[in-house]
Amino acid sequence: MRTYLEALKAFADGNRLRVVAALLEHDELCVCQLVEMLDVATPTVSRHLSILQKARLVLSRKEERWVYYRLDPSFPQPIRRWLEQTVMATAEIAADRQLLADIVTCERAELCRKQKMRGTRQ
Amino acid sequence: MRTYLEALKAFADGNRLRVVAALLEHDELCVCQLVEMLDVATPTVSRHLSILQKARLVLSRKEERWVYYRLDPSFPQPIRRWLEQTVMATAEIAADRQLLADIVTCERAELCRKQKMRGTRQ
DNA sequence: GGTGTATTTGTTTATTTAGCTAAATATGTA
DNA sequence: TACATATTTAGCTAAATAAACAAATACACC
Repeated sequence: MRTYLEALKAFADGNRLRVVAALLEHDELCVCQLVEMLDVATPTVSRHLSILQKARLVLSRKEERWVYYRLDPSFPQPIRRWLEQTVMATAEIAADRQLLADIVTCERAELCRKQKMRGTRQ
Repeated sequence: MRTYLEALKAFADGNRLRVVAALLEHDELCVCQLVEMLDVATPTVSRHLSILQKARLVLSRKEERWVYYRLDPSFPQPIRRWLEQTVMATAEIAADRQLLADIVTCERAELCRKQKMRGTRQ
């Protein structure tokens, strides 16, 4: 049961749910893109991602300086269906969808630079 | 999103998951039967049930001195399917299944009396 | 209406968790 | 090799949550 409970706990957070929702519509996203979408500190996002990864819901891949996350192939199909029928249709996820549409057009390097600025209080 | 997140949070606890699993196999169970199964204090079980009810996963019905809980008809079907494929097949739930087989043969009044005794340290 | 019983609702305490900043670990470039 | 960049890990604080006990409510039965 531990495994399944771990997955349910991983889902039981608004920001992690937003990450999963984003990855349902984008094959892969790097940490800085998710930081931009969630608008919380990079270490916080990294921690959320590691929780999702430990629960085998996402997996990561390194390329150059970036780490890209995607849904794990073992992502539970019934839950995916439920998310598509429910969470994906909410206003919050619609807003993220808009944000991501812009974010994915930016250069990653550009995003990271902006985030660094934000860290030093603009 | 709040509604769906509330449901996911309701699932993200071992004891609540055991209650849901029990109700997948028993049309309805009263609080004292669930107390017996979980082996935690009555108020704790009552609180877990109210969390599940607020999340619209279970509903309750009063009859005589007892309150019976059952799955809410709006219980999400995909999640039900996932539970059946995963959680229901675990050792912990198998153990609960055994316990419940005995528990449901007891008179409710008998169960409650035993639990009261336990409260006063036997 | 009073008594006893089953459940719920305060209240407190201990544990868990999300968030931050700062430091550490790769990774790429000069 | 040294420096810069992206992400992760460590350490801390504040908020959320599970658990217990005690008190209150809801419901029979007399």
